Amino acid sequence: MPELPDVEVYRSYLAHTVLHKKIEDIKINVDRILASPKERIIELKGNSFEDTHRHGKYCFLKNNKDSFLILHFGMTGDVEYYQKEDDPKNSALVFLFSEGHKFAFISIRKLGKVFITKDKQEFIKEKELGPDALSVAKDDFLKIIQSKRGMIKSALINQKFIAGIGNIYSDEILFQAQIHPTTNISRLDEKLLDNLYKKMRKVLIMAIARQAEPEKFPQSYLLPHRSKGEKCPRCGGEIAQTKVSGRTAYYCPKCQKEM
DNA sequence: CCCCATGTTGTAGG
DNA sequence: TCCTACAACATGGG
Repeated sequence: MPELPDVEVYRSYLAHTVLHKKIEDIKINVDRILASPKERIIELKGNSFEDTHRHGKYCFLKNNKDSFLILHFGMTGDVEYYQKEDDPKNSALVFLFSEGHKFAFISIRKLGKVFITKDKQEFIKEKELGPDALSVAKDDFLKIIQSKRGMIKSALINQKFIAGIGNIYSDEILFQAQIHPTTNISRLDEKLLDNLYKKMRKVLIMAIARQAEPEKFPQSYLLPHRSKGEKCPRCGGEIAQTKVSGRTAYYCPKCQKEM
């Protein structure tokens, strides 16, 4: 479930588990997840991870040679730190530490990617990522959105504008801001965008606090009800769906009026 | 069997 | 140039 909140939960988990341990061996089970040459990964043997970062949906593991292993989860993914002999199902990449401790990068659909880079900023530039959704200042957020055209949901999930928001969380943010997903940006005045920024932060921060598990979210949020036939937790009306940028958008037609 | 799914990338068209 | 739609990638669930 890898949008910004999910990746932040993974990052925090890794920060508490894999740091400052010598990498004794590396198992590459699924070659297609490698976005950098295999040798670059193998070179990590003997090194240790020393720090973690996140930008949008990308998780960075800095090592003692000042380069970064970058994890991107695609549509499905997980990380697991464990000691048992058997690796978790769908382990694409496994790092082995001393005393049988291991760290697996899991990718069911194999759409995850692993990169190595010397320069984090250079990587962000190459990927053309916008500022991180939880780090961007309000003024910058407004400037970025106001310089775009088209539907607000499309802009929110475009990683080149703001990094970290995907299809699921854009629905929640727009529900909280009471903005219809297909609203044209030109129809949103400063007050609405200001509120959108606040709701974006509110949603992402709440989600991280609850381990990005929608079952743990307050019932007043959309995500626990984000499926066909469900009722809007605010007005009791039926949740509707439509297509935006090829993705399914869920919304409440009564609370999120078209503008 | 069918359709759908949290992401990214490339292509085609307006 | 910028935006939209769509297919492809691979796998699992309903």
